[in-house]
Amino acid sequence: MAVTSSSFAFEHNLSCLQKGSKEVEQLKQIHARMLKSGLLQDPYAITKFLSFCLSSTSSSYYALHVFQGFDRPDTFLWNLMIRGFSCSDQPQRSLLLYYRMLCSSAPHNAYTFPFLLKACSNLSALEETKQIHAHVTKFGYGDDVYAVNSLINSYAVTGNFNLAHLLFDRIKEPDVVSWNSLIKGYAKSGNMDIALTLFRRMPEKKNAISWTTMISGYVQAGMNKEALQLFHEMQNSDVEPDNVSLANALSACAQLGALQQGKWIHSYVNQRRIIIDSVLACVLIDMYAKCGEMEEALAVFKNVNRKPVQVWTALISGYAYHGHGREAISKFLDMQRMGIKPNAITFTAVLTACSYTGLVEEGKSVFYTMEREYNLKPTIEHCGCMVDLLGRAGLLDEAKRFIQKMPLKPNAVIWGALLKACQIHKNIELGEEIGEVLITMDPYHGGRYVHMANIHAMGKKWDKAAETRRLMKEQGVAKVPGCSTISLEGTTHEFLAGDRSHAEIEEIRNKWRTVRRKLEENGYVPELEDTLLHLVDDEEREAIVHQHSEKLAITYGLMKTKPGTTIRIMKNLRVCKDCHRVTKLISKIYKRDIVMRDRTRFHHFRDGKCSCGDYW
DNA sequence: TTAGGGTTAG
Repeated sequence: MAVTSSSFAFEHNLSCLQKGSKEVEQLKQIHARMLKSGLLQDPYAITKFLSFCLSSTSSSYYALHVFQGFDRPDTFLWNLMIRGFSCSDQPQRSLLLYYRMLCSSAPHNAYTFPFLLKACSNLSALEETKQIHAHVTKFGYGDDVYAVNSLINSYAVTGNFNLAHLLFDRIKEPDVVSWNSLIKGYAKSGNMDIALTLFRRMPEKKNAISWTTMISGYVQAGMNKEALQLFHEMQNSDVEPDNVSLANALSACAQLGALQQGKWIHSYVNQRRIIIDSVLACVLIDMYAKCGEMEEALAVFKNVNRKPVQVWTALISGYAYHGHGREAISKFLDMQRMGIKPNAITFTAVLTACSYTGLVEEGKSVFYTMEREYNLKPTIEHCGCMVDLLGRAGLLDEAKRFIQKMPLKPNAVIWGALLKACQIHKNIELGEEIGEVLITMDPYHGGRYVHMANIHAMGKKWDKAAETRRLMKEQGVAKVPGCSTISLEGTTHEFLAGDRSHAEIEEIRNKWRTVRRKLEENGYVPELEDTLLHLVDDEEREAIVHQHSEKLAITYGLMKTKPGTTIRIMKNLRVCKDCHRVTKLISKIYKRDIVMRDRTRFHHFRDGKCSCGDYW
């Protein structure tokens, strides 16, 4: 086969090809040229071409189309296709290809099963795994370490631990992959205790994947402190963290708002000259954004070479929860100009940005482009954003009409968004109506009762408010206690509402009295309307208003940092209205920037104003 | 050939 010159030209064409909207068009042209020049007979060129197509979602169907054109594909090509789809968004294609392969003249080989089982584990498909298990035995691969480990993995990730252990126990000497597969199963299902026990027990030397499996398990279980602890332990071991380990550790930092540790990891990446691939870029951007550093997030974004849709989305999301609606929209337009197709998550991010900033018309137009220009069907999440957008802006009737007209059945999140809007805009009648619906839908969600009781209280219906509170107690649902944290010199100080456990609580309470006096001199009167304060006596009321966790944390920040230093607070719930007002005043009186990360977004306080424009 | 990774609403 004379392939030399045309083969090189072909490889050059592939390497120049830009991923994005025009990709399939360009691949078609290359394919046509291959056909003409006879390259389609060259196994090397075919492999290159198909692998390239399979590496991206938008062109994988084109690979299938080309593959179907072959008269008698050999085992290698079948395997290539099965592997290509196993990690795509359509792993069931791998199984379909396998069944077709069985009917063809090409025999499978030792490589076929691991690829196929990868597809099964991505599909979480138990029945298919069992079927393939039968084939593995039947065709004599029952002792092949790759096939067995892949089976352990598939059983473990589908939660069939008995079957996984059965295979695991039969292996004379399980290798590190066998252990990692088993541990991954427990980690994925949230059984971190069992995963840790196995992890500690494994006699095999742990590798980076073993560590990362545990760290990512903790992150996915929301146990971010444990994740970082294990990451530190990993650094003291003799295994170097790689880009995947670091990406997971960064996710933990993002969730915890642990800026110092996140920065440290970033400098580690730079020092070790670890390549910032698109995944690492995503988590770095997310970490900086969630730690309040949008400039840093933007710097990472600018420095990364390849920017797939996820990287743009990470940045746009960052702008969203910082309330930078215009910037979010501008990046959204930029990415489209670059030929990058937004995905469902991008749209959620842009709509959130519009909703947090009150960009009603822009949000509506983005919502309608979704289906019209990108053929993406709005999901319940997108509808939730729309209800939020309209509701926050006070367009309650329009929000209600939107819910009635939307093609999906409204869930608790949708009604919750409207309820919140009723509370903001003091629409008691509609609020009560929706509150009833929500409590029936979601009887064990504490927040529903709290909203409902607050709406009753707003209408001065004290009996009803008390009744809702009683109902909540009766159902045994507890309100999540408010908790704020402040990080000072690497130590995180945690405050709960009314908490007296802090070592310096007396000093903090004294300082708060001074702060409060200054606030009152500046016209501050506690705002009570959105809490149930009318139901309690004076002393309790005092305790509730003046011991909110964010007030304690800010007071501590004022005590412990030099004048002029920015105070950074994190809160697990939404910041309360009274605390928001107090924080604005403190930023002015004490000339401090205060950055507060609440459950859903950031508030940057400066000189008596908040970046959210009181729109939250 | 087998094991670990990404952005979202409330």
